[in-house]
Amino acid sequence: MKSPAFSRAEPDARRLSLIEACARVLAAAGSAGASVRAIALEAGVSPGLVGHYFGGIDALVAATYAHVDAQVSDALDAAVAAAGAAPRARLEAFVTASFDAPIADRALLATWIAFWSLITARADLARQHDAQYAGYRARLERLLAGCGVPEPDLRRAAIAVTALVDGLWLELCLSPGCFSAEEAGGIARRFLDALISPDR
Amino acid sequence: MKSPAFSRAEPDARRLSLIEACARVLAAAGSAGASVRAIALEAGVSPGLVGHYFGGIDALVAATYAHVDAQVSDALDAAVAAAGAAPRARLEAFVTASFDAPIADRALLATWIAFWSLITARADLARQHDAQYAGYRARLERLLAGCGVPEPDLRRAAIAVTALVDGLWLELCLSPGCFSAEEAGGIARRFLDALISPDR
DNA sequence: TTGCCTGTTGGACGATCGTACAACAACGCG
DNA sequence: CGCGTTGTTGTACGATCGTCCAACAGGCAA
Repeated sequence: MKSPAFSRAEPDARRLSLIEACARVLAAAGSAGASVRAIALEAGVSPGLVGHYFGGIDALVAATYAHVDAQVSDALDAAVAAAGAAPRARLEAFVTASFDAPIADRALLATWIAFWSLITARADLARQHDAQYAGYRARLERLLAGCGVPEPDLRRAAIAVTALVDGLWLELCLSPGCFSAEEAGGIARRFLDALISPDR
Repeated sequence: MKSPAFSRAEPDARRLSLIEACARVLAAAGSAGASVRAIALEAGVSPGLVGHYFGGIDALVAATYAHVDAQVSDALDAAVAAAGAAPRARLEAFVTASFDAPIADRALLATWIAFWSLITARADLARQHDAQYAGYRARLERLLAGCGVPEPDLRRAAIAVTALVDGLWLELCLSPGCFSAEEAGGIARRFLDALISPDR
C-alpha cells in the first residue's frame, strides 16, 4: 500500500512543470534565490532532473523567459481577438492588456529581470531578447498600420508605443501602489489619440 | 625601498572606490558575477573591506544604486542648467539627456537590474526604489508645470513621460543597435509636443 | 509474469559563495 | 622616535552553489 517513489511524465510535461516552478521561485525569492535545488523542490522532483532536461540553470531561465513571452503573446492575441474588428479597438486592447492580469504580474517581472541580468554576460541570450522584442514590435506595427499610421512613421510609432507600455508595465509591477492599471490605460489611450489623430 | 603593503584612505573615499568597483563589475559580469571577491579585486583591496564598510554585499549593491541615482540626478541637473531659461528647452533637456552619456550606459543599466532583482525579496529596498522614483517624478512635475501643464494633469503627465523615457532608455541600453539616441530624442520631443500643445 | 529500457533519484564532488576574526602595519600623536 | 589606534589584510569556516553519475524503480513489451 505504499505510494510510488516517483512517477514518469511526458518529456514536454516535465519540462513545462520545471519551467513553471522556475517562474514561481523567481517571483518568490528573486534572481538570487532561484537555485537548481529550490526549483526542483518547488516542482516536486529531484535536482538532477534540471540537468537532465535543460543541461544547466541558465538554459532553464532562458526557456522560462521564452515560455513567459509566449504566454504574453497568447494573452495579447486573446485580448485583440476579444476586441472585435474595429482597428482602433484592437490596437487599444493590445496596448492596455499589458496592465492587467495575467501580464502585469510580479512573477512575469521577476522572470524578465532574471533574464535581463543574464544578457550582460551572454551574447546568445541578448540575441534571444532582440528576437522577442522584434516580434512584439512587428505585431504592434501591423495594428498601427490598420489604424492609418502611414508607413514612414510606422517604425517610430511602434518604438514609441512599446517604450511607453514597457515603462508603465515596469513601474506598475515594481511598485503597484504608485498608480493604477486604469491610470496606465488612460495614459496609453491618450498617447494613441495623439499618435493617430489626422493632424500633422 | 619596498612599497607599502597598503595605504589608508578616507572612509568616504574608500567607500566610493568600492561603489565604483561594484558598478564596473556589475556592468562587466552581470548580477551573478558581482561577488565580494570580484568587487574587492576590481577595487584593489582585500575582500574583508566590503564587510567592514558595508556589512554585506546587498548593502553595497543598494549603496551603488543610490550613488548611481545621484549621478543621474547630477547629470540631469547639468543638462537642465545648460539649456538656459526657456521652460520648454529645460524640459526637453531633462528628457533627452537620458539617451546620451553618461546616463544611457550599460554599467548604469546593470546596476539598475541588479537592484531590481533584489527588490522582489527585500521590502526595504522596494521602499528605496519608491523614494528615488518619487524624487524623479517630482522634478519632472516642476518642469512640466513650468511649461503650462495644468495642475490636475500634472501627475498623469509626469507618470507618462517617466514611463516613455524609462522604456526608451531601457531598450536603448539592452540592445543599442535597435534604434539610436537621436531617434529616442525625436520620439520624446514629439510626445512632449502632444502633451503641452494647448488643444484638448 | 518476467525482463529490459530509461526516466528519475539522491548524494558525491569541487568550486565558490558571504561572513567573521585574529594578526598585521600605516599613520598620527605625544 | 616610540607607541597606540585602527584601517586593512588574508584566511578559515560553514553553507550553498552547479554539475555529474551510479544506482534504483516505474512502466511497457514480450
